[in-house]
Amino acid sequence: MYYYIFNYLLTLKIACRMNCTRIGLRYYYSTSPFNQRILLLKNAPKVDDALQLFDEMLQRQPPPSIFQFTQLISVIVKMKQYSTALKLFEQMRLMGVPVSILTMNISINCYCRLNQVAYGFALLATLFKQGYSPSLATYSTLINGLVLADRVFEAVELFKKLLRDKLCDPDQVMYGTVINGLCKVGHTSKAIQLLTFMESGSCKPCVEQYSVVIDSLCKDKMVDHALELFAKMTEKGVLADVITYNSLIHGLCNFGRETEAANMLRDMEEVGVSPTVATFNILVNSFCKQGSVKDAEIAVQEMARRGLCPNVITYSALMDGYCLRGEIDEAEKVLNGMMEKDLAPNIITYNSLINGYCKKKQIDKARHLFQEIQDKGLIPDVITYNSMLQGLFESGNPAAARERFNKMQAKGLAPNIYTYRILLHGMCKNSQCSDALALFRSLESKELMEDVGLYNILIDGCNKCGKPNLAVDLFDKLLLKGLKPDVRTYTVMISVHCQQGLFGKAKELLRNMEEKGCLANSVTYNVIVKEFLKEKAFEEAEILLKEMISRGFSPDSTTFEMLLNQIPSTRQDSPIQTIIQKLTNIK
DNA sequence: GTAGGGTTAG
Repeated sequence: MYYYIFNYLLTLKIACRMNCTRIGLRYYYSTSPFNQRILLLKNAPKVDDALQLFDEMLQRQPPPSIFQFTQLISVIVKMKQYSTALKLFEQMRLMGVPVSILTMNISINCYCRLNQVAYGFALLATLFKQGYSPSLATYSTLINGLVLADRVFEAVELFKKLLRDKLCDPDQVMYGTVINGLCKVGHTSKAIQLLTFMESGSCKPCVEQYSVVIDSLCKDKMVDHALELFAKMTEKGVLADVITYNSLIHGLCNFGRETEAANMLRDMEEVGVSPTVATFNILVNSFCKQGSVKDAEIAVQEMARRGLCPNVITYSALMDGYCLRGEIDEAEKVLNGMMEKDLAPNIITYNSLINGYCKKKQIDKARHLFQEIQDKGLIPDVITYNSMLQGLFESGNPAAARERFNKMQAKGLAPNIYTYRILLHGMCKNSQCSDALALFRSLESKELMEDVGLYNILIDGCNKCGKPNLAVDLFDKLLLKGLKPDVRTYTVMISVHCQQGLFGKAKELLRNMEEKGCLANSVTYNVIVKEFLKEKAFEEAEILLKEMISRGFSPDSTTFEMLLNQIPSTRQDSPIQTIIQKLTNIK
């Protein structure tokens, strides 16, 4: 203890004598007893340990340098404990540890991450009052805060103002922040303009800025443009890093271009960029989504072979893959496997399983798990509730579903569009279409009221509940609102007309929809053919059947059965018999 | 060698 104090005083003395605080600080820093522990925390962050260390540092006399406090709090920020970090700054302030522009910037960042960008700007004002001048990082942090709060327009305005008033000279980070904001709201072309602007100026874009745009292009389904930009940056001598490659691999996988994704993986390794756990997770997830969990398992083995540890994302993707195939036992095995490895499943992990149980109508297991995860301290989110609602409806318990929906709202969880789709669909299916309509009318959110999917559910529901007039009303309302009916809407309406015996209207709608650029699909044809068969309007059915087959659609199993059973044997020579013959041979 | 921006799961 005395040794350290003595050492500290000595270094200060040396520093003063040399009139160079930097050397003093550096010496103190390297011999500090806290230094080692901060370093340890940086490598293996633990909140409790960090807080303990902070207390010790705060009590130490003389207090450690602001440098070390900042380092420690940065560790806490990296752990996303923003509120904690802010509290620690407050404690430091109360103890009289001086603040700096650095601590201010970190505080502003914490407020921004907590979605309290207004407090960030308040701190900026304080900063001015105390005579500090904001740094480039201060402004970048605030711009990013606006982006995080989905206020990209204001972020861009702030950026423009900084340029216009020459308040700062933007660096790569600031450009990157703005480019990221533009991409986030889908203005990728504006982001590309800014990137081009950078290329022509003195602050050249680096891999970070290119990666943001490449990722955004991939998400905009413009993978080829992304590949072009990737080629361009390489030409300019900017080397792609693992994030660039991950974005491209993700983009290729999303559009079924797995072979190219595999080539990309090979390429990156050839140029010395090592794939990470994230790279493999992208592949694992892609395989799982397509239903080939076997390939996903091979990818997991491959990552393990390279010494990369599968994480909670890897296992959750695998579980989801198995659940999608209905292989819940396998999903349970994966869950047990990850827990044996001391990996904590999160709400997304459990959502896969709950959804799996619900889809398999094992509602009791789903209910049990729903309770169990809450006992473990996990909080069900809107997706958990959506799965439960669907499961409850499908297991024939609409009352329990309604109750669960009420509970969800009481907990302050906002239902999303899927919640309402599930709810209205479930209610209609249980002959509660009046209730469903009442609920729909009570919706206040404009966004929800303009969801064609909800209209489809209600129109279909009213029709099946024997209220075709209400279905027609809804369709008119939808058109009146200027919403665009999709193929499902038209298909349901065709079915509505047929059931009312208005076959002329049904056929007219079939032509109408195509004129409006909405192509009929296999379901549309099956619906209308079945209705004609029900009415024994064989000639009409025949014409449509030929039309659908010529367009590459085929009758579904019920249509096929109706054809077999209903076509009178007297019409052996009819084209429809030939079709049946052909189809029977295929089957 | 302390602060600000980019990739992965339902």
